[in-house]
Amino acid sequence: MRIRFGYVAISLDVPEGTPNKTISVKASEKITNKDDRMSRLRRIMLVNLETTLRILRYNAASGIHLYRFTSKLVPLATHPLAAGWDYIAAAGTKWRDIGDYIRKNSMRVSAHPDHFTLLNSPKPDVLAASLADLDYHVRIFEAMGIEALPSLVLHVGGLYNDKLTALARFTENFVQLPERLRRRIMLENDDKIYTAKDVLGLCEELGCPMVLDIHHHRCNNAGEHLQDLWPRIAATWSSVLPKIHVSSPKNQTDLRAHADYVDLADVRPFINLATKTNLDFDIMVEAKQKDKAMFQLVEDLVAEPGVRRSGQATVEIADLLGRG
DNA sequence: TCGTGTCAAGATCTT
DNA sequence: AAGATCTTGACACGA
Repeated sequence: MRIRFGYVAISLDVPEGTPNKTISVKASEKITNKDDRMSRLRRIMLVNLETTLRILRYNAASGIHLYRFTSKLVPLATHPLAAGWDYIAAAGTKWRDIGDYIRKNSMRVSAHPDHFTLLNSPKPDVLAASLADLDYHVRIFEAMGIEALPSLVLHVGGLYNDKLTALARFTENFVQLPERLRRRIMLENDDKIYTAKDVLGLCEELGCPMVLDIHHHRCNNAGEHLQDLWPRIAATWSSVLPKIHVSSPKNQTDLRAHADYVDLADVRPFINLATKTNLDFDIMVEAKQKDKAMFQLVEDLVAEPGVRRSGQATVEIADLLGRG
């Protein structure tokens, strides 16, 4: 069984490896001349795209096949201040260059619209803003020429006092999404409201892939066991390999926050149970120490019996019969 | 230059 | 009804 590893947005091993450069609304409002303001936004975007390309080159050189883009590539992308700005055209061939590089190196990329993107909000303006944010993400994926596979991770959203109603509203809004948005979406269990079981039921109903977050599952579950859920979760992935998120609690009192590194003990039980199904999958490491944490986890894993390295960020796990 | 409060966006709990 | 908190990393500003 093969497992590939990836990390989120920022590389700590790449000099100036943060693609999150931005500008505050207040600061941009101080630039009164509109051309100047847009040119400032454009310069920031170009730096972010350049940084992203440098990160991808580092990923390729380091055998990393999995990477999550920052959602902040385009500063103020969906803010009224930038309304009408064609940030795709404003970057010339940069989007396409990034996409070409990704294709050439067979990378799997994703993004995670942040927690303001809520498809189950009862407020029309919040829903509209969420659609605009999804549209932004899809536009940049399209501009890169990345195949329309599930690649945008979303949570189900708020509780709004009643889980069943909130889930029904999610479904209602989801099925009305334009196809080009809907087919890019995958759903993740969260650490407070929607458990892995909740999200699995939703994903099965909607034909949507489910990203299992094993840390969130530990924070938020109703006693379900992952060995029972995993085969069904894996079955929600038809076109691509299943993907899971891993992280460790920051400390004993702050269990939901992410730690600098990932403790192998938090991941090993899941890998053991996944070995029974013997299906390959990808692991996105969510840790403060980013790519350093990802490599550390790989190191810790390959030190275990029955695990061998098959790339700098890929491992091969022997199945129960000792093969592999 | 450095440290720290602030920051586009929502939801939820507390008062 | 209003305010605090959640959460994150970078900005922005003042010392």
